[in-house]
Amino acid sequence: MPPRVVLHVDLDYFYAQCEENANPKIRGKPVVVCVYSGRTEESGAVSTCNYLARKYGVRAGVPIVRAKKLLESVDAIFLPTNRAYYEEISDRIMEILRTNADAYEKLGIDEAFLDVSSRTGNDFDLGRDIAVEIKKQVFAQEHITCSVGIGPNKVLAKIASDQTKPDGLTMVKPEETEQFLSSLPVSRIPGVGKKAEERLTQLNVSTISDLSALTPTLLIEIFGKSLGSYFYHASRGVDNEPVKEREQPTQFSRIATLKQNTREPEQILPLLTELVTSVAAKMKEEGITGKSVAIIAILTDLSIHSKSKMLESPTSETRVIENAGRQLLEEYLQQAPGANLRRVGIKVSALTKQTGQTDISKFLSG
DNA sequence: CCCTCGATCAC
DNA sequence: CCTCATATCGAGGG
Repeated sequence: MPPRVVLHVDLDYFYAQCEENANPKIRGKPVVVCVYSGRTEESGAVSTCNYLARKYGVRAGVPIVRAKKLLESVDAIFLPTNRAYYEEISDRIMEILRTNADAYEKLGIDEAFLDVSSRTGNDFDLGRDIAVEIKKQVFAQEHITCSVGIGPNKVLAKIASDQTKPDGLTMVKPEETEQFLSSLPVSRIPGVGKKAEERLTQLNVSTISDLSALTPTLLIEIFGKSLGSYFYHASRGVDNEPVKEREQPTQFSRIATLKQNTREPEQILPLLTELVTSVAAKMKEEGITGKSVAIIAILTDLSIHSKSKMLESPTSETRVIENAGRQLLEEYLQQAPGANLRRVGIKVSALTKQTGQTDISKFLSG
């Protein structure tokens, strides 16, 4: 079998680029899109920023207060996220991507994998033509630039798209794999985050070439069966995961910050109800019900705890989820006497798509 | 094989 | 000073 031709398309600094298009006057200035937590005027963190802001050290996740300090000497623009707006734009772009692929897999609001093996006859140069065409179409229609990686599989395509950006195009042909990967830091492998990188550093492993020298046995000992074997293969540029469209989400969750730290249900429940209402509305919109309900508690020390339970039957009813949430919260507060909550969240999982057909369980039990 | 929970990643 | 949403894994207990 000839190698596949896989594209990874990454929309550049997506939220901030959407904002630049919505208001061209802010172009040429640092643009920082923020999630305001509502605790104080400026509490919260950076979601995305443009490359000009990055020059000053601003990054996703940086506290807004710190970003303002980094940018105090310049005329910078700070904006709240407008997620529904970005989703509209993303949906239209994803439609362009889908029509340019044999198989399509959306990874998030701003990235997707495309398999173009069939329509290129496994010719990488034709794959590059498609990438150029996609960039052209996306920019012509939405004025959004993107960075595209082309490789024989998903891992290589994704590492490639990260290589040159913004507005980049990087192709790694199968025979170029080893040369391309060898000197890159291990952190460039998707799935290697802060923790994995730390553990690898302890083993004197810093480049992907270093990583490829480790035995699968050792990797599995350290990282477990799944991740260990994935690292073993990824370090060699091997990845057989198909490009496969994600059907439905497997969970719906919402989380928010309390006005003040507390363990008083009277202070927590109103917010929890808001979150439940929002999650239930989204589930009804999508015609999906869920059987597992969880509350998430983030304490003053930022540690994360959760408590979940299965319902009698799947639901998208606000009151049912709310009742379960309230009960879980009370149980949690009892079992964690010292817990002081900073943030609270709700999650519904074990989802079922409502088909409109008679539920088989009713049929069986009736 | 199912449930619960924490950890990790990455946005 | 520290947002938000989702997927996946592994351990531990049934």
